[in-house]
Amino acid sequence: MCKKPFYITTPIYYPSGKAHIGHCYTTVACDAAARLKRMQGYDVMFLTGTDEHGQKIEIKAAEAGVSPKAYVDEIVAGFQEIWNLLNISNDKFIRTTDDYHEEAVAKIFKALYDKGEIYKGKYDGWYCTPCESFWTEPQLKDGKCPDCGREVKWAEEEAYFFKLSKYADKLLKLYEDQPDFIQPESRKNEMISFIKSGLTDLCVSRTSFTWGIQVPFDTKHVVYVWIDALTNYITALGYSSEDDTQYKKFWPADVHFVGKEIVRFHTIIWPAMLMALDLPLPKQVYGHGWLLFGDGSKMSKSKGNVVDPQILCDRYGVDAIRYFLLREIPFGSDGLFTNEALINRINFDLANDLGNLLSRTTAMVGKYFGKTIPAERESDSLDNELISLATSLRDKVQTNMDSYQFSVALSEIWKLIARANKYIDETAPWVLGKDDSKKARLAAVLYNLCECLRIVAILITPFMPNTAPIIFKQLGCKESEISYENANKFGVLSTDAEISKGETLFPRIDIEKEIAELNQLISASAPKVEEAPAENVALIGIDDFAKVELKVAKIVACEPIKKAKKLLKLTLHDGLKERTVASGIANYYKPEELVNRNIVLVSNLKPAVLCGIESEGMILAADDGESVKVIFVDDITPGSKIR
RNA sequence: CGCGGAGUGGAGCAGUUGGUAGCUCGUCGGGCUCAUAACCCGAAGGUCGUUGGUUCGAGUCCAGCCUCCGCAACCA
Repeated sequence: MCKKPFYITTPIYYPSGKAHIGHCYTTVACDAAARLKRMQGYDVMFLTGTDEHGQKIEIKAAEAGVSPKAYVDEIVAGFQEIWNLLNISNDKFIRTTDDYHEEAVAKIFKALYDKGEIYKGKYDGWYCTPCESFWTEPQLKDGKCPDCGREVKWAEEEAYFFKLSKYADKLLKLYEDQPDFIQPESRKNEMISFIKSGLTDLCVSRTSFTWGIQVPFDTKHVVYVWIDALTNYITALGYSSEDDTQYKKFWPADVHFVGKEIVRFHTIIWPAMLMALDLPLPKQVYGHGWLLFGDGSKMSKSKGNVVDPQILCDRYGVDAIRYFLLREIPFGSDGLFTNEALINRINFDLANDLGNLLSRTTAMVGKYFGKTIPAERESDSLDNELISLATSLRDKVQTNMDSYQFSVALSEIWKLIARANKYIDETAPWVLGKDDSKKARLAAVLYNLCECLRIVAILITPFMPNTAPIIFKQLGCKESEISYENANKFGVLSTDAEISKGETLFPRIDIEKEIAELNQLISASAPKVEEAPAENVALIGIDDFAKVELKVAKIVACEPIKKAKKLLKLTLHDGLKERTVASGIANYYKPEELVNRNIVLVSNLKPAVLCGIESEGMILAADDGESVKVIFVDDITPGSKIR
């Protein structure tokens, strides 16, 4: 029998730092989807990998004093360890530094050039030499570099461009013809409006760094990220290589899972490139939401939460983390990650509902019947609701998984778990157990519970691949009884199944104690803000200090700057003349609080333009990261020197 | 008017094509004792940000306003 192919991908991650919980989120979601498809009998190709070229890595490697390849090798190894830990079942791992990929990219680049889809052009704009950056006219601030405020000059740099602009209409038509191409729906509208606001041709080569794949016919250029990274989805399958059987089998991809920040690349640039190559387009791009943290910040600097995947898995177990990621947040939207929510999910859903259901069921079998449930069973109308819920569950899960609604699929499963717990109350097996004439009824009740658990365990397998086998073992399931085909059938478990109460699936966590311990972990691992500067800051001589001219100045006027959230525009009198200074204290002071106060002014600072305001100097304030206090020196004449 | 998201019982969220406002946790009361002090039942608690409009009827459609949050632009 020829199995139907199913191809699913994560983005290839940029290894400029360790794998974080956000990477885990996408990857675990893909994994659950891939595992379910395998259970359903598909021939699955699940791809993940790393995008290893680019200037940022070149710089990071240089800072670390190693070659770029050595730098990424180490980080990529870390990624692979985490995937191992998380039980990720990817069929292939692609690195953009793999030789087959580099060869294919060079070929693709050349092919696009030969077809006239890529042309050599000039990348021009206003160039700031110190910043090594190009700026467009509107980006300039008063005709100067928006980064450093220095002069810019008109400069041109040779570069290759992909004719993206000509695909605008085709892309819009694609979205129309394939309404499911971009998911969720809201992101499609964003893309449509982005295209309608005008596409420009895409710069696909760079000469400003060398850590990349050389343009084969013009070796001072390297291929920029677009063609290098996006093509991984086909090069991983052997596209353009001698053996492209996998490409022929799996392409086009059924779905690309991506974070919402890169939906644009996958729904505009990637399909346009494929169109240019006359290749089939992926069937769907799913842009999932972000994990946000307690303070609403994205990723990285999480405050008050332990988010290191390694630590989380060590403390709570891999399956608990997988469950939480997929259960807590609807896949398309952003959601909050907090340790408290995680622990609550573990306690309520996993320990109390599922774990305890298994525990009480197997314990009762042992107590009333020993190892096996008698074959003689007496059914009751009470059973009907439970059984119909159990047998219809598989299709509900499948329906929701078809649209990648992991959290809904899981909550459907948990409805059966809750119903089973209620069923125990309704049937009160402990009462039946006291009456010998009710043995057959008791057998039916316990058997029905075991069947529910068997079905639940099958269906949670894609989400919690470690947990399901433990349940099967306690229920004494045979291999044939745990198949996906048997997940919508009741009465599958054989009468000779040996049932035994085993290890606790998910121990309850003492939340207060645990949060306290986590907080200790956080404060232990947090970099010491106070110490670091003292060690790192170089000593300076008095003459260095003398270069800074500090004066007392009086704030004569103060107003907010429109379009600037953090800035206040201050008009100062420094004893000689008035000057304007912009200061990033709008979140801490109201203008009226500042007028007529004396502050410390750095008066010989080079002027800069901020949000259209020319700022001539800066004022001193203390900043502990939480709040900011301006240094006031009220009882002294403006213009006084500070030293 | 830079782009985008969001404002629903104490907390976190669902609410598809407009028709009696739901879920999880928390709180209070009750039940049970097989089980991981778990499980089951019940109750309290919401003018669905605000104003106006469409409609027999709007959390759900339209317009304006307010607030919050990301991104972008600046914390000189």
